[in-house]
Amino acid sequence: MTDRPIPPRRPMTLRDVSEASGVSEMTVSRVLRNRGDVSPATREKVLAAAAELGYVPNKIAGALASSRVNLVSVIIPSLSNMVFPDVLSGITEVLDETHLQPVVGVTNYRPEREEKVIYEMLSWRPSGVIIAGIEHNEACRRMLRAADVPVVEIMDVDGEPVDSVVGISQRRAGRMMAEAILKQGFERIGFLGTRMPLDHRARKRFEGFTEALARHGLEVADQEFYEGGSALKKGREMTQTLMQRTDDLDFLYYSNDMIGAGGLLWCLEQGIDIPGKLGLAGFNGTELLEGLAMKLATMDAGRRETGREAAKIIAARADGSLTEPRRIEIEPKISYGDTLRRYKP
Amino acid sequence: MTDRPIPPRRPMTLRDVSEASGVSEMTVSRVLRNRGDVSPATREKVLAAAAELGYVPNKIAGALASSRVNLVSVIIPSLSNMVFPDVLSGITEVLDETHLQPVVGVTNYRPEREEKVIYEMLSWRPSGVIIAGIEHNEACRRMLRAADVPVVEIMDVDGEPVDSVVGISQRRAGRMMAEAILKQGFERIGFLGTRMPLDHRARKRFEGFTEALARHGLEVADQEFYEGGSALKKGREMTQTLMQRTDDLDFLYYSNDMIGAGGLLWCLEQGIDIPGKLGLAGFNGTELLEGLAMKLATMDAGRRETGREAAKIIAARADGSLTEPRRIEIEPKISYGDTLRRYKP
DNA sequence: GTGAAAGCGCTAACAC
DNA sequence: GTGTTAGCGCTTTCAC
Repeated sequence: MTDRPIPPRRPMTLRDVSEASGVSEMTVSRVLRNRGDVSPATREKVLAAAAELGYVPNKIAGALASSRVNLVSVIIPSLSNMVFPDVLSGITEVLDETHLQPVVGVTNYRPEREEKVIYEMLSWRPSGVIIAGIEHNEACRRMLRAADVPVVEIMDVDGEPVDSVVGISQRRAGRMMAEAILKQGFERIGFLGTRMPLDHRARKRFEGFTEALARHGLEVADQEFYEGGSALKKGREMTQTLMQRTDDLDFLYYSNDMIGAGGLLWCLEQGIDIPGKLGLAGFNGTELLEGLAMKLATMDAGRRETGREAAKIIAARADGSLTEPRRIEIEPKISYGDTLRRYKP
Repeated sequence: MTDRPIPPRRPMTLRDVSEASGVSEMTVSRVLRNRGDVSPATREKVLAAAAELGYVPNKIAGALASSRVNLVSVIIPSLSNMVFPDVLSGITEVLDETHLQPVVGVTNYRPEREEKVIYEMLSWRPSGVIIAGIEHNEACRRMLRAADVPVVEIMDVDGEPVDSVVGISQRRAGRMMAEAILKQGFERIGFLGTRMPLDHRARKRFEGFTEALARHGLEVADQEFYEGGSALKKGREMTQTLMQRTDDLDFLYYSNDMIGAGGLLWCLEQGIDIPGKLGLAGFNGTELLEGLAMKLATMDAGRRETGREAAKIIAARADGSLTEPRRIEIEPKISYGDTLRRYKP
């Protein structure tokens, strides 16, 4: 055998499929994209050659040539929060029916990181942006506007959106829960939440909550904040702290279900009469709550629905069937569970 | 005022920045990428113009021209599993120190979906692929090999990797837990897990577990599987079912911490003596367990470390400092908690 | 139904 | 330090 020089390994291109099948590049491209009329015979030849080579088209080149990119940027603060995966499922469900696909970026609740993520995302010229929250710094807002892509801000409608917005009113959610608690006759109310100056949604909920209390001449009797660590454990610890410090509390409102569940577990272990002596409520409508001995009251923020509606807007903007910004306010739903209703309905 | 025709809104390009700053496109490109020497004066001019316009470079064009893409594809079965976000944090931690950035794809444990996700990902010509599991169909393996990118399969080392691999041996993890349980004198062992023929990791763990029992002349005394729904609730229900069906069980091994936690809650409510009369163990080393009244025994699969090591391999391959495939086996660590140790150490 | 030519917005390579 | 030229791998457009 003669030593034939091995050609340098070069990335595979349309041209390779073209040569392998004896069909022009243009027609190969048509087959691979299901565009235009191609005779069944050529079609087969092309597909066989492509499969044989294991060819995967280069979307970078395709996107540049067509200036069409099938990506939708989804920008969220965290993945470990339970909340955001649900929104993502909603988004995916809808986009799966289209040619669009989500790309996720995580900001860890840090504005400077959000700025960077938006910049990186936009540099890929996505077909749309879905971003959590309605509070963004000026640089972020300017980039989003200049990009000339459909933008949907989600999970909070209290403020001025860049473009479209889908979600609950966090302030209203806080108010609603306060009203429900007061209606059950509770009045010595403690609040437990995250120490997260940057979680605007939790903050607004708290504001709505205190505002509604104030309207009835009440205020939060005691409060406790945490950061980091196992939320379940923190809920447990904070509850103990609060109940020992202020022993006449008759209700505990938690800013999320996980700390609420921790608190509930602790209360049950202490043999506290719930909801007779002490009522409890969380926030989110987490699936986790199903598995506790007693069902914690909570409020479903319609996460999946939010994701679905946001994705629908992007899809409609992308195919041209929608041109105007939309505003969709989702209705939060209180779930009374076993820990909020003092009087039987 | 005269009616001046409004020019059609055209996507912004380097050229716009070039014109606005009076500097050549090439030099603008240099400034924006921090490449080569540019005088401070021109630099300033360019940056000012770019900021003013809100210009975001087009990475599609950049990637095509340079054949460099700073994306790393991360392909995982699910986001709602608690497990994968941890791996992702590990990956992000390491990639944040580089110019690389992760892009996540989710397969929902479905092979046909995995095939599609891989295809889509590869079509963007990423700098590397990190993919959960070592079982992939032939089409997937062929694509991954043909792509000529570094590939790291994670979370399971039992099998033939395409390229590099990082993770625990799931079989060994199952065996280790079996040994630990037997050493404590438990012998009537029940198993509770997901009915997921496609979760190869859970399956292998179970295989390793039964294999170790068999070596001691034992087998699983009873078992129960679930799918879908709230894992905490399912754990609770399955435990009840199992304990009622086979009332002499002295140990329950759960395939994940969430169902384990559900089971533990139920047992505690029933007043069962743990671990005197019944031992329990889960799997994953979930943070959640910190918040329970009793700490469930579990096994930490080193998720964050797995993510970190995988990302390090990709980064090293990308910058050329590594050329060979690597195999990194992570050591799983048993956490005895309060539910596995019958005899005080 | 198929092919040839031009060009998407950037960067590599080289000139000055 | 800065500019010019060619081309990355596709798709658009138009010709046949």
